[in-house]
Amino acid sequence: MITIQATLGHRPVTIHCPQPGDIDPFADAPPLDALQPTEYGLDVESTWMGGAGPWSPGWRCRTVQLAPTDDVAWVFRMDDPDQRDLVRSILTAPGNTFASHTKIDPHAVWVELGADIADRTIDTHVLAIMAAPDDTKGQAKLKPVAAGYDMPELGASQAELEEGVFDRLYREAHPEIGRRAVKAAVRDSHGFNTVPVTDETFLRYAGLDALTARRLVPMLAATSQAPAHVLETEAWLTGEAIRLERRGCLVDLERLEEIAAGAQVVEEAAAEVVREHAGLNTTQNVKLVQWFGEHGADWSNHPTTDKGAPSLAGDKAKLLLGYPLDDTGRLVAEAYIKHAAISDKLKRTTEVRAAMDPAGFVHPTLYTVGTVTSRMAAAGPNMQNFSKKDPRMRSMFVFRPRYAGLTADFAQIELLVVAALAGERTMINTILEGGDLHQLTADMLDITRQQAKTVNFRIVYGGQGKGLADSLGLPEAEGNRIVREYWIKYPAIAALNEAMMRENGVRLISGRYVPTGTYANGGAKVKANLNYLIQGSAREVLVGAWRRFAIECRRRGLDAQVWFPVHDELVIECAEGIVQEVAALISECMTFDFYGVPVEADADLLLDPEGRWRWSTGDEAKSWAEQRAA
DNA sequence: TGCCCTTGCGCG
DNA sequence: AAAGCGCGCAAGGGCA
Repeated sequence: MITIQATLGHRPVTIHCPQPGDIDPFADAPPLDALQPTEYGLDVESTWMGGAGPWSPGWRCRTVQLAPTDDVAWVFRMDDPDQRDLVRSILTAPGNTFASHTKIDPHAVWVELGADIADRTIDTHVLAIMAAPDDTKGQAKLKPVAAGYDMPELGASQAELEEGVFDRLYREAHPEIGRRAVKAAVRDSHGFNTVPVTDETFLRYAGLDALTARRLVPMLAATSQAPAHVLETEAWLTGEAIRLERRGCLVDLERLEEIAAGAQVVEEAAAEVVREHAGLNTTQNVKLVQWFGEHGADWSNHPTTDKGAPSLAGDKAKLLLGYPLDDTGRLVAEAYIKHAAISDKLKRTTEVRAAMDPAGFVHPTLYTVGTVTSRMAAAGPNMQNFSKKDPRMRSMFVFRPRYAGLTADFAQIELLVVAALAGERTMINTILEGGDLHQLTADMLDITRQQAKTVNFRIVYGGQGKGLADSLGLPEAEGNRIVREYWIKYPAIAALNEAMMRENGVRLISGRYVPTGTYANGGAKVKANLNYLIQGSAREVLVGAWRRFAIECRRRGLDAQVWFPVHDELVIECAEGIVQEVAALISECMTFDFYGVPVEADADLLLDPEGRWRWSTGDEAKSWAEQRAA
């Protein structure tokens, strides 16, 4: 047994590190009683993870750390069968809960030990965001949070491990690098793969991590002003996210390679032309725009990027051909257009291939509180920003054998949310009569329906009027009139906006308070309150529907679960035989009264014309259904 | 060479 | 098509 004395939060702690032979499976009293319900801090150390995380080939979990109290941690070696058995019995005992700062830990113990703790995991990362909602960018990471709660030793021990031990290990293994700098990722991957599991710096860091997670739970819960039911809902959502990530998304590798190969051929030809004639890579966007400008491109009426530069993304590259380009310019433009059409395919297929596990699944992360507004975010790959323009992109994912897929999305959820929360009678009456909100705005402001759509979206997303005239191609005075008129015709929304602008944050429908940022609007700093309220509340509406669906599936014993959420849409995977029942159920769960406004959603079966269940958009699913009927 | 920031682009 | 808000990812480019 290696025993390490350390401090955390300036208090002494003890870290027990049993060695093979130290844990006696026949002992009367094991060092930890699995059946005594305990709130553990949990952390694992593993070999460096490839693109598929714990599902990467060759990945190994080296240690599992458990902190049963605020002052004692155990670091268990997974190369010792007796320690594995003890840890497994603790993890699987129903009364135990586990606080950890990343969903990698529950995944790791699932892959390594087959222990399912999804429903008993307390995610301190989520708690940290609840405690400091405006700090989603970086500050919610474990080390800064620990430092903020007076536990600086964790960050210090990590630095000692990586910059000391790992650096030395790398230099010993690669004497040829001399005194050259070592890239942090290379150094750390080598370190985590090779550090002896008896190294005291490693063991101290490992133990402190589990202790920190355990101590943070009451601290963060106390700091958080979130109502208890919000914390309860988020804890449930954490469990759902763990199961969702664990199941993963199955890739149709044949389809992926087909898309990638086609794109590769186009890219190589295009890149050669661009390099030969412009001396640039196809990825050098900024410089290419400048180059096209020097070869006759006329940007005066060209769509722009967020920063105001001419944009050449996707179809917008085609506009180049309408400009008085010289011969070289035209040649490069034609090549660049081909590149623009396939660059996304190349990027995404490469990303998916790298994230795939040996069984063909990717395991994207779902950040359940991923943004300041609490909207969810995703990564590895980001399933929430797959192209819709080419339906083949989404359809590189298929549902598991004997499973069906379907997708259900809310119709116009943001507009409904703002109408309901403001209590805007004309809008609500129009909705109740089955009318069209864009046409209503058009009639009230004496503009076209297309223009009204633009105006409605500007309000929903917090637009202030600047640029409206430009975007509609109208004189500035007319743009100003429309904006003024909008607030007069929709007095309830105007009143809500006014009231909110006086606050420094917004209270979402759950009661959760979100501090508000500001954004620049021509020089002026404008609060994004209304946008935050709508975006955050729409997220809560989706989570509510998700939860009703999960509860009802459990009650009826249906093998169905959310495959991935996409902001206003739930993609569902279910056993093939029950797809009709599940389609009816998800529609039912997403159809309800929201403060006097009817919210609804339709479900579309994701069955392609060949009879294969694969991901796509609702529109594509509808076209598939027609093709199958024909 | 490695690190950090900015830019551009996909989605809702 | 984008305006406007919210993200993740890849690449470029400046700086040490």
